[in-house]
Order: sequence, then structure tokens, then C-alpha cells
Amino acid sequence: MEVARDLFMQEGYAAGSMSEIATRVGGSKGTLYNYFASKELLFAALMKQECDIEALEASTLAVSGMNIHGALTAIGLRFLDFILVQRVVDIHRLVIAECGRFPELGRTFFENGPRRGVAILGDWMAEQMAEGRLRSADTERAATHFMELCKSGLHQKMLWNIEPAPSAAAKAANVEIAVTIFMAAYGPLDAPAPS
Amino acid sequence: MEVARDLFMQEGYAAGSMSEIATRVGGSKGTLYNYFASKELLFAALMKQECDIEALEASTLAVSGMNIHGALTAIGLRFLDFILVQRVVDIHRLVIAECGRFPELGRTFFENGPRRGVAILGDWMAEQMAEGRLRSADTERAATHFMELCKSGLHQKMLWNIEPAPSAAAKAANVEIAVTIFMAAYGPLDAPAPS
DNA sequence: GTCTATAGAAGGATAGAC
DNA sequence: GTCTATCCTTCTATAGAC
Repeated sequence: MEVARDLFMQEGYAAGSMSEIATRVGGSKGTLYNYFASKELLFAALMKQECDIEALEASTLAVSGMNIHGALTAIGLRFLDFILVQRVVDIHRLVIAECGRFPELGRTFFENGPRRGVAILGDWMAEQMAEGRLRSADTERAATHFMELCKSGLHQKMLWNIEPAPSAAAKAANVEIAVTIFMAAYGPLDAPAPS
Repeated sequence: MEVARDLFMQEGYAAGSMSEIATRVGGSKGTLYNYFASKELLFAALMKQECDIEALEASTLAVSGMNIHGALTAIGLRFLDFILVQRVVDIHRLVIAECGRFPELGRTFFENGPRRGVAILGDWMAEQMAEGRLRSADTERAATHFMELCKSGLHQKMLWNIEPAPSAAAKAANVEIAVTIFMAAYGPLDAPAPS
């Protein structure tokens, strides 16, 4: 499955062949078909595994004992460190490429990845709003906005194969400005926006 | 080329065959190869055409005589009306799917689409900043932020084949909140943020 | 369980008649 | 310019020996 994943990420689902997978793995096609009844089932099993990895990553949020600014910065950095890695971008590229032919692929990844992440971040923001550290607002929308601000153009540039993974400094800069913008729009009203 | 575009959008580049294109267009494969020397050249010609369409759309900005709030709303609505259409999303899906194998594909689309759009919007924002209607800031970043806020989660949901094109009302709602957030963060300092 | 061998279909591309 | 026919490769999937 690891070999198959790499091949499909490199060549795409249609262009990646079972023969090539068998060759790369050092076995024969007959044996490969003993493990997976069809190319489609191998692909489904493979993507399910990747989806679980994504779900695990989206489920964690460790920001205890930080002020709101530091917590948002930590959340943003962790988010970018996860999605701006070549392997993850390649998986997303494969999901986007094939979700037209495998409709449940996009939905499954979305539910386990972005949607879960937004829900968890939204819940955390709801707490912050209740305690007056953030302005009252739609939590899901606020969480989505924050993530989009963090990504800014970086994710698209990788997805479109224009630039490789950005440096830690570039990511940190993006998060810093994202936090500033976010707090100006969603921060408590008694704290005026900075210049 | 129209037929080929539709087939590739539906099946993907690798899975869409020259035979199928010839059949759909009502001709023969031999004739098709008289017009395009190879499948790859047909694909390149086709994507170049789509790219030009995108470039044309990204080049226009008509907001004369509006206040900043109305202008941003108009810009955001026009932007969403363009990118949240199934055909455009399908093209983007194809670009993302194939830019790993055709590196210049992603770059060409990016330069003519998003980059051009950001540059034009950034220039307009520079004027607004100079006249005190927006806070002074990095114009390219501000333009990118505004577009990301307008898209919010809508574009991804279409790209991942989770939802069809949103209604006009849904787009308008997204733009309205995007303008509010944007103005809270980038609006002039003398106008306090609304509740 | 793993291999070789192969069936059966489809793909890209070309040759050559008209 | 357009067609039919075909070459050669490659694909998914299976059969059957060991």
C-alpha cells in the first residue's frame, strides 16, 4: 500500500498501473491480486488509511496555559506544519483529482480532515468568546477564516506545483500576520486595533 | 477542443482517450491526429485556451464611483461568480490533477489567473490606502486575504465535490461577512470596528 | 501464498486508400 | 482532409503450476 500510494501520488490513479506496483514491491501481479481484488479496492483501502492519518492530526489541539495571541500562533503554526508538507499536498492533489470519479473520496476526507479541524477549533473559539477574549461571532466561520488567513496563498502555491514547501520563517511570518488580522476583526472590542 | 476539454474534465487526462474524443466529435482518430500531433499537444492547446479565458476574467475591475464598502462587495461578488461555477472548478481540478506531470501548467494558470487578479486588486487597494480609505499595509497580502475571506470554505467544498455551486444568497452572505472582517482589519483607524 | 503465462480489451499512433 | 484498418504496447484480471 505504501508503494501504491507513492505511485498514485506520482502518476495519478489512471496512469499508475498494477504491474508497476507489483514490480516496485518486488512481487508479481498475481500475488498483488491475492491481496486486493481490484485496482479500485486497493486505491480505496489506501486512501482510507491516509484519511485516518489526517483525522488523527485534525483532532489534537494543545494550547493550555497560553494567552489568546500565543495560542492562536501555536495553532496556526501547527496547522501549517501539517498541511504544507509535500506528502500531504500530494494526497490532497490526488483527492481533488479523483473525487469527480470517486465522490465519496472527497466527502470522506473533508469530514475527517477540514470539517473536524474546523469543529474543534470552533469549539475552542466558543470558549474564548464566552470568556471575553474574542468577540462573539459564528464560531465555525471564525475558525474557517483563521485557517484561511494562515494558509493565505501558501497552500495553493504548493497545490499548483509552483513552489516547494515554504521555510519555517515564511510559515511563521504568515501566521503572525494572520493572528494580527484575525484579532483586529475578532478580538474583544475594548482592546483597540494596533497600528 | 471543446469536446476534448469536456472529456478530460470528466475522466481526467490519463483516462480520457483520443478514441473517445474522435467518437464524440463524430470523426475518426486519423483525422484527429491530423489536427493534433499527439494527445499531449492537444491537451496543451486546450489548457492554453482555458488559461486565456481565465486571464481575461482576472483583468477586469469595474468599481468607479462606489464607496469602499460597496466596491469591495462588488469585487467579491464578481470574484465568487467567476470561480464558483462548475466549469471553472472542473478546470482547476484538472490543473491540480496534472500539474505534477505538467509543471508549467500550474505556473501558467497561476500567473494568468490568481497572480494577475491579486496584482490588479492590490493596485486598487494601494490607491485606497493612499487616499486614507484603507489602513496602510502590504497590498499583495491584503488582496490575497480579501479573496481568501470571500472564498472562505466555498471553493474547497466544490473542489472536493462535496457541494454543488452555492446559491447567489450564499455567495452574497459570504462576501458581506468577508467585507466586514476585512474592513475591521484593514479599514482606516479613525473608524472604530462595528459590534 | 507465490509465481509464470496469458487472455481479452483498450490505448496511442501510423499507413495508405480515396 | 477524411476515412478504415492496423501495429504495437500496455492495461486489468485470471488460470494454473508449484
